[in-house]
Amino acid sequence: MIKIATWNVNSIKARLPNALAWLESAAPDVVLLQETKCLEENFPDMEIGDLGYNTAVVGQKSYNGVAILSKHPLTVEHRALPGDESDEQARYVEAIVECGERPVRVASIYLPNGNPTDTEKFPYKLGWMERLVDHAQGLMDLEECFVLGGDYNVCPTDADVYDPEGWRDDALCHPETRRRFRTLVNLGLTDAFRTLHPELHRYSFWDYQAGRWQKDEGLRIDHLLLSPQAADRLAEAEIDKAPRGRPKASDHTPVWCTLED
DNA sequence: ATGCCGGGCGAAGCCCGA
Repeated sequence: MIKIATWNVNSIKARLPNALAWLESAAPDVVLLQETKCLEENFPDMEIGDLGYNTAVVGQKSYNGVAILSKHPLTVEHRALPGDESDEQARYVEAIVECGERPVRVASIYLPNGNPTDTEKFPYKLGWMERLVDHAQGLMDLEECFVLGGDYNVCPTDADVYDPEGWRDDALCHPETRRRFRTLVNLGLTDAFRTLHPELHRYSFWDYQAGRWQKDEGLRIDHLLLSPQAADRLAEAEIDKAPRGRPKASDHTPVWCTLED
């Protein structure tokens, strides 16, 4: 069994005690991190390495930043999403994790937020999603076991939003955003959590403001998308709400799944 | 609701997130 998690930590430095505690208790084999918000040379490799994790880090100063942690050996395949050499934002890292005879390809994705929708941020998001579709199609052609996980900044349906009417025109729920997310999933990918949890209004993010956590008014925007070869092995998927309730919490909480051997 | 909260940067207050 291999346990794979995704978590937007909102700064790995600010979150380090919480993150280390969660790694110890949840003991995932592979962790896909987003919004690490630090340069590679400032990533806390030592502290995380002490818990038995190898790391692959793509960082930039102050913003964005993604990483892959793995208890198994990992080989980096991509340090940026292909398709636009001019895109310098640290939002994508992909690696192959060697789990014995069964390697798994994983990517940590921090998809652009896209707000406000009347600025260049929104077309950047949509273009990024189109590049992701193109890249994912190439991965599908390999017919491998892979998991594309991360903060997608997409609520796939109104069932993934506490207030669909209020969020109708937001970049996370916009019809053009959802259309591209459907195109991605329709390549043949499986949303691990939704597949095993038909219940509606389960969230992975709650804004720090306005008591959203206390009122359970959140969004489901962190996803684990599985290739057919991975989906065939899917055993469990959960949203672990505990880290969101702790002091000094990230505004996102981990989402994880397990794949059978 | 213009902000609310929280992090980065850098040493006050602005930018950014979702």
